[in-house]
Amino acid sequence: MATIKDVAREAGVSVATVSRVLNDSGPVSPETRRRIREVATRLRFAPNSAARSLITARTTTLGVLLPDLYGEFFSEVIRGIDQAARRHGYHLLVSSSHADRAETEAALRAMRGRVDGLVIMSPDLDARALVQNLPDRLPLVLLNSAVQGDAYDALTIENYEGASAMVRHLIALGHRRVAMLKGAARNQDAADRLRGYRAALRSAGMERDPAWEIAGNFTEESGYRAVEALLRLEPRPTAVFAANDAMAIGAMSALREAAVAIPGEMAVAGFDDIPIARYVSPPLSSVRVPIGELGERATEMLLEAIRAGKDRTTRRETLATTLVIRQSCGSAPQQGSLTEH
Amino acid sequence: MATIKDVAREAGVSVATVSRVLNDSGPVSPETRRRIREVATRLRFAPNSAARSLITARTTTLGVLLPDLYGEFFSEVIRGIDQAARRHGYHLLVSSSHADRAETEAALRAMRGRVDGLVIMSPDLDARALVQNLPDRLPLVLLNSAVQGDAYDALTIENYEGASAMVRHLIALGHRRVAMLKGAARNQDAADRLRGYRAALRSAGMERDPAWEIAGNFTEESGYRAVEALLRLEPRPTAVFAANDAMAIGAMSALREAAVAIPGEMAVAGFDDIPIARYVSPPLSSVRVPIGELGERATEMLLEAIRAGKDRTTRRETLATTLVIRQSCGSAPQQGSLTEH
DNA sequence: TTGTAGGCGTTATCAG
DNA sequence: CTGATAACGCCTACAA
Repeated sequence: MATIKDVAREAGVSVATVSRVLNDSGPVSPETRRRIREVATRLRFAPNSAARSLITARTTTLGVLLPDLYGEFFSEVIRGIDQAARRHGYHLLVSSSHADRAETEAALRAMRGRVDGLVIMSPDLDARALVQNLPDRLPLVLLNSAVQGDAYDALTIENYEGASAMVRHLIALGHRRVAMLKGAARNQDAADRLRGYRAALRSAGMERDPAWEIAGNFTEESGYRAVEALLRLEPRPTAVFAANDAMAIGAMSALREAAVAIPGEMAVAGFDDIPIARYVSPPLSSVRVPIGELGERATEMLLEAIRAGKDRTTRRETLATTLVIRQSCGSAPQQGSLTEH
Repeated sequence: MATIKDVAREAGVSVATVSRVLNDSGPVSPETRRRIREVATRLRFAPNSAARSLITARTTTLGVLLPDLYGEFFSEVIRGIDQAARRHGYHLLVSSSHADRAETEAALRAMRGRVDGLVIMSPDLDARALVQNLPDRLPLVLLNSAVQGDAYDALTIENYEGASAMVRHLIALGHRRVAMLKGAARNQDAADRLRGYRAALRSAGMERDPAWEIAGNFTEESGYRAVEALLRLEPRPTAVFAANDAMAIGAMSALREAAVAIPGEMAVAGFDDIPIARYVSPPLSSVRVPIGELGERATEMLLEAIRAGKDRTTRRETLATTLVIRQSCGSAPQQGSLTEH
């Protein structure tokens, strides 16, 4: 690998001049500049990033810390982060599938000094504990995380609003007994969606029954298994809202096996609007989440924070969700933004 | 951030001794060792990775280059890579969603010097062109990539075998007209699965009709749209094999809308066996691919190559696929490994 | 406009 | 067993 010295020698100048050309810092005569550029490309020179970040104290790398995510959600969020980062010339140091807090903290420590900032998604625990393990004032953005106070930048989606809009829609269709398949325990998204469900029932003057809130953990299988409990309820609910699409699809599978007509005997709705939702049978009504945008926006926020440096007030943003109505809940197909509901 | 000097001063020793303790290199008296350890943790010392890799010429980071992948496949492969890398104390520099060759090459250049090795998945083009852009002898493993010769380590899956086994299964069920939804053009996986399809027809003494090979690009939507062409065929095929599950699910959706009974009037089979396959209606027969394992094994191969250094013969491995038979192709549910067919 | 030289935080090679 | 000290490759005052 050619170093800056090789380029300097070959071009007959000092390393300082080469550095100036490569970084556009300081004045260099056009002719010298041209010559250095020529030599640099000929030698396929690429600055050693370790040496550079040793002196600049910057890495042009962003850290991404993700929990054990599956499927579309994971891939879309990474895609969004990746695109925004690349747009700004940043690399991505990714550490994913952290099951518990110890793992997350270990990963966090391992990233010390290797990144200029962090996007952290930690839906399962209070983010404050996490952040203890970080160097002084590393910029970071919390994604869909349980966080109190406003000590950190945070980006979330309209979990509460989306869930309650969907449940209100079911109620408007005439359903009086609406069950819910809950997401993973101690998960912030799951908790917010549950709150939305409860609020919708309450505001419709309907009482809620704890038995209607069935445990789940965001997997297809948990949705499948939840149907057993659902069908045991007396009187049986006529609609079920799942905290995500994977569970909704699992539940639809079990309902079909139990010969329960969808939406005739049981309306079904999900959350996320993963790409496959429109292709299942019947097509699944869902709450659309702009997943890729979530990643992109988080990255933009992080880069702003990095640029701004220490003195900058923390930001808190929320991304809108959208109701997508298909056949699984019994209405005619239509789409509408949340604000219409 | 505390540096090694701070630790040395505080512990009353030289930086050399601190370094020895931290890296277990060279002898240090137990007492000194203890004291240094104590000071290091008290000061929350973490070695500066830039400085370290500047002198060691190692980064303990692996680069991962991925194309525009979606959904389960992407998340599972990353999960596998991540877990293997973490197990060995390596970080992951990820660059994904590269649409074309120019983007991939740019990403490749950007990683120069930042990684000790690369896992590259580049199903769309001959990997040789890619590798031109790399420093001399950077270790790398090609994942499911189009590669000729054996200049590089490569890991693939049994695309050909899996596809032909599934088509043979359909033929064994009595189907005489089996169509195929093809994957993206110029994609290596797609090409191999198509070869498998053709070989199965041939070995059954069945002629193949180019019209039965319908274009697709691995998305649900392309599967959905392909059904139009499928149903126009005269005589109509009684079975269709899709090059992946996403297309199979899209096709099933369109077939349902066209009131074509599955599997009665049209048997359907896919490839990948994504988690949702068993929950669609009817449950989808598919060729299971050990996606996570693919990532893990690739990473292990890469780490071996890194450890071995220059002089090491290239390896070429193939991961087995498995036939998973569910209701969508009309047989009673059962499972069997490829070798049984 | 250009060059010299110091230093970023480690590791590694010598002496002691 | 321990301590100086020279790299590693680059950036950046400061001089010229």
